[in-house]
Amino acid sequence: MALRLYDTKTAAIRDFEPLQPGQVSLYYCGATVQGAPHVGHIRSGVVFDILTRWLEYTGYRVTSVRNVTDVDDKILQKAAASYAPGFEPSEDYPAEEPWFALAYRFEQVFNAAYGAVGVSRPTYEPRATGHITEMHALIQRLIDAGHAYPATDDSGDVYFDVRSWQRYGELTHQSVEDMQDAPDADPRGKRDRRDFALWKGDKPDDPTTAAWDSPWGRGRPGWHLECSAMSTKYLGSTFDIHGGGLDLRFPHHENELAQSAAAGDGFARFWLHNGMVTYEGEKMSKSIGNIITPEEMHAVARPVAVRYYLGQAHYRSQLDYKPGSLPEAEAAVERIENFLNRAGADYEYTAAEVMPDAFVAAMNDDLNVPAALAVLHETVRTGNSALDAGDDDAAVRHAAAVQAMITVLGLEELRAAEPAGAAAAEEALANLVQQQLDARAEAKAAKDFDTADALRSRLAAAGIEVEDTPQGATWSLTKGGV
RNA sequence: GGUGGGGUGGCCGAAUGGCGAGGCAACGGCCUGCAAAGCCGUGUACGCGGGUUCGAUUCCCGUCCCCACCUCCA
Repeated sequence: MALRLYDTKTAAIRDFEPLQPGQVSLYYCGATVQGAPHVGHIRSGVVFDILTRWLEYTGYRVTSVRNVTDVDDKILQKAAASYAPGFEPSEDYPAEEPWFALAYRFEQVFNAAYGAVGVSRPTYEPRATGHITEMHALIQRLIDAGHAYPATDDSGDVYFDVRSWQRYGELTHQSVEDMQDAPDADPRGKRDRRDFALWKGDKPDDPTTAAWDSPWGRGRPGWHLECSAMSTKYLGSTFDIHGGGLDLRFPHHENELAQSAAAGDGFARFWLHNGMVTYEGEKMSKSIGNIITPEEMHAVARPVAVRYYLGQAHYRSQLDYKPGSLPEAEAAVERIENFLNRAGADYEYTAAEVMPDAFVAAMNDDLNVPAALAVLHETVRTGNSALDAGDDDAAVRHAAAVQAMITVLGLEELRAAEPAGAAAAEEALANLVQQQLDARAEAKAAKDFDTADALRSRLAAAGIEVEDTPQGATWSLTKGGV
C-alpha cells in the first residue's frame, strides 16, 4: 500500500506520488525567532521529522527545508524594548540586545530544543535575511502580473492585491467576502483591508541594520514572502509537501500560496498541518501564558519520553498536555526499553526484513502513529512471551522489528539506555555495584533475606535499581532521577 | 457571521456497518523468599434525540457542547 496523506487544500486524503520519482521535496515552517520555543513548536518539529524518517525508510531521497524567520516586527520590537528606559532584563531578554543578536540567539535555542528530542536537522535552514534578492524578484513578478502594487501613501510598503487574485482563499476554503473584518487592521495605503504587505517601508525609528534597499525604497520583507521565495529557490517552483502548524493555515499559508500562484508558480502539491498542543483544552500560546517549555518537560522525563509523548497522537489531532502525560509516556517507553534489554542485541536483520506489515500500513495511512504504536507494543508483548517461553530466535526477531520501528519514530536512543559504558567512572561504578550484587547473591543463597534486602535498599538509596532475573540480578540507574 | 476539526471506558488515544486497537492506571492470577520485570485474565466505552438497516460508536437528519483560524501565532 502506498503512502496516503491528508491535504488541507483539497481537504481529502490522497495518494502521495512525488513530482520526481524517488525524491521528495519538503518545506515546513520553522520559527519566527523572537523568543524561546514552547512545546508546540517542538511537536511540529517532531511531526515533520517522523514524516521525513518515514519517507526515507520508504526509499525516497528527501530534501527538507525549514525556514528561520529572523526579521519581523516582533523581533524588532523586542530588541527596541531592551534599550528603552526602565527596561527590566530577564533570563530570556537581556538589556540592550540588537535585533539580529536576539534572533540568532533564539535560533540556536530552537535548534538545541529540536535536537534534544532527536529532530534531525533539515537538509537546509535558510534565513529570511539571506534571501532579500529573491524576494525582490518575486515582488517584481507580482507587480508585473498586476497582483501587487506600491502603497498609495508614501509609506514605501508594497501590497499583494487580494481582489486581483480570484483564487484567494482556496487553501482555507474561504471567500474574501465572508471574512470577518479585522477592526485593528491599519488600512494605510491599501486598496483593500485584506491586502497584505510584501514589503514594509523603513520607518524613521527602525534600525539601519534592519532595512535593505529595494526598487520601492528601503525596507524589510513582509512576513509571508520569505517562505515563497525560499521554498521555490531550493525546491523548485512546484514541490511536493508544505507543512506547518494548523494555526499557520491562515493567513500565513494562504498568503504564501496566493503570492506564489499569482506569480505563476505551481507551489506545494500537498499541504500538511499538525494539530495544536493545548493545556487544559486551550491552545498553548505566549499571549495566554499557558506555556510549557521544553525545559519543564525535560525536568520530569527523559528526552526519549518527551519525544514519545509529542509523537504519540495522530499529527492532525490536538494534543492536550496534562501533568500525568509525561510519566505515562515514560512508563510506555520503559516497557519497550525493558524488552530490548532483555532480548539483547545479537541480531543481524535488516529493517525491511522484520518491519511488520501492519506498521507499514499504519504509517502509510496518513502517518497513523497511534496505530503504528499499537503494532509496536504488540510486538513487544509477543517478544516478551517468546522470551518467557525460551524461544530466543523469535525474541531476537521481534527485538529487531522493535528496533526498526522505533528508529522510524525517532526513539532509537532507547537502545543505548544500558548502564554499562566505556567510561572509566562507569566501569568503576559497575565494579562496585557488582560487588554489592555478589554479596547479596551470597546472602540470598544462605536464605539471609534481611541482609539481601538491606543491600538492595542501600543501592536503591544511591539511585540504583536492582532486578532479579533467572540469569541473576541486573541493575540500572533509576529512571528520571531519584 | 464564515471556514475547518472534534466529543470513545478511571485517563490518554486509534480504527470500524456486525468478532471491544494500543498504552497508562486499577483489580485477580502465574512466576518470585519478597519486590521489580514479564505473561495470562477482568471492566456493560462511544455527547443527546430521531432516521436508514437484520444490525449503527460507525451512514443520514436534527441538536447540544468543545477546540482552532478569520491578517502576531508551530
